[in-house]
Amino acid sequence: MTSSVRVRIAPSPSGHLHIGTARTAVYNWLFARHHGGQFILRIEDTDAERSFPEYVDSIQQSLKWLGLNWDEGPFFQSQRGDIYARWVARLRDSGHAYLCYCTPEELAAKRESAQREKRPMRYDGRCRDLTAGERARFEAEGRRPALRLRIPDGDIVYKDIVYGELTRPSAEIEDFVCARAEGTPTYNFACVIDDHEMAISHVIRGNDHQTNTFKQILIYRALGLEPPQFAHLPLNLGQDRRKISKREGATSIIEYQQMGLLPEAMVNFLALLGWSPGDDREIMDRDEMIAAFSLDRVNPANPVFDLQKLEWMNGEYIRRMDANQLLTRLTPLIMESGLASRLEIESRWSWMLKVVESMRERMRRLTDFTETAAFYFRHQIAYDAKGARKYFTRPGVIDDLTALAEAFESVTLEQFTKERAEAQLRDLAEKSGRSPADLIHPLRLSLTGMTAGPGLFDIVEILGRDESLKRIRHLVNTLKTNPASIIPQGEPEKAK
RNA sequence: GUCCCCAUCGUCUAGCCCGGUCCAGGACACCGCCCUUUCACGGCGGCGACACGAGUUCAAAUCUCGUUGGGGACGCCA
Repeated sequence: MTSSVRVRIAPSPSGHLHIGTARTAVYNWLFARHHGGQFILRIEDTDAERSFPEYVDSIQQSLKWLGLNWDEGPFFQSQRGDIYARWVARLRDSGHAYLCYCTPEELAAKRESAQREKRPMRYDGRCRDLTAGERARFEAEGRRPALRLRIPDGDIVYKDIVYGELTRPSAEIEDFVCARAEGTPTYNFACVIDDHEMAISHVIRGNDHQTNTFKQILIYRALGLEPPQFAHLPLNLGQDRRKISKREGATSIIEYQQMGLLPEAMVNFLALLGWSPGDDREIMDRDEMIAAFSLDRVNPANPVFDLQKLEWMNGEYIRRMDANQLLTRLTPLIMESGLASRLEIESRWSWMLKVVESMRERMRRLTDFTETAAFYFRHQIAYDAKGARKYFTRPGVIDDLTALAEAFESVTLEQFTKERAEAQLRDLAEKSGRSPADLIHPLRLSLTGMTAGPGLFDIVEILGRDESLKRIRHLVNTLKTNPASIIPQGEPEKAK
């Protein structure tokens, strides 16, 4: 399909891919894919002081992780100096800009006094109409001029796809710098040139750029170029309704990746943060989102980022995922946590699938698996203290567990299933006049060390007859010889 | 401080452009019940919002103005 839609994401490599930039990328990507257009990656690394190659890498990796594949780029602004130089010259000769010899120090002083007097600081236009003689004198002083745009009179109006008609009187805009004294372009200028050169049709970016847009439109006009369409996105806020910041935790995409979130869930969640398909759909796959996406359904109000909802959505994705696929995703995590090696995982794949199946409904993050399924892999069980006091202190519990172990042992390996184990346990409970729960709880604790987790008989079957027996007998033995080591002494803590 | 933008449940939102069908719908979270060996999942139910004030109109969440609140921008940074 051919389309003239061309959009871009233009991160600056001063940090990892920020959650806000990621959302902007999602919207751009969705828009491009919906229209069969191109999605372009441009790295805005003109500020050498704050740009680092490792972030260039990290940003690309995060974008790939999210599945936001780009069609062109990455282009680096730092490598486009010639292009900018040509356009700077063109602007200088256009008559729409002038040389300004004010030094940064002079401007800083003015800015300071303006601030002190609580006046708005705007460039005063001192160099607007310099005579040739005055220019010569400044040059003789060794001053190097910056290039400022001469702001024309009249209101600047454009139609934003999200916000509608936006107006700004030109009196509100100062004669801003387009090229520095060294000849390099400032952000607004480089941005316009790149968007033009790359034939960008729609600039979709954060609302923090809204005032830049007026300036950029002026640059397009000064250069005699046709501006693209603009769509500003509301900025997402943190829980405190402030700009999302480090203090509330994760601001970069890799942090969410490390938290055990799935890229599909992340993209889905980000897309819904400020946009809705117009109906009640929430869990949407990529194709659905692409088909439904439209910029004029973007809500102009700033949304608050809600981690709980993201985690819920992640859980939904985990539940819907194919077990093999889920295990594949879990494999690196399992290896990292030392629960099992790749070889161990792959050689017991079908057993691993059972473990995963027993866990999936209980997971919201992938990391929940390594945290709560560890008992499947470790032979040494640490018993939950409260649980131990509650379930291991009942008179007769030792005899019950011993009897259960004997019952399990009497079954052949082939016949040792969860149904069989359950029948045995219930049978035993009935014979000894106890409720099944009286046996179930201590058994769970003896096998897993925990009071919560997967269905008990699933656990028994997955662990297998011998491992289950081993764990029960180990517990019984400890209870007989050294109960104090697992049952906390003293007054029980007050129930909350 | 100046300018710009925004304003529906705690949160994400539908509805707003084209007033009546909205004593405002869905989702997350929270609470209760059911299922159940625990935790989850699932099911059912509950709590919960049109920021405020004027105006227009037979009728306003929907249109207008103001107030308040929130956000953003005010660099030879991007």
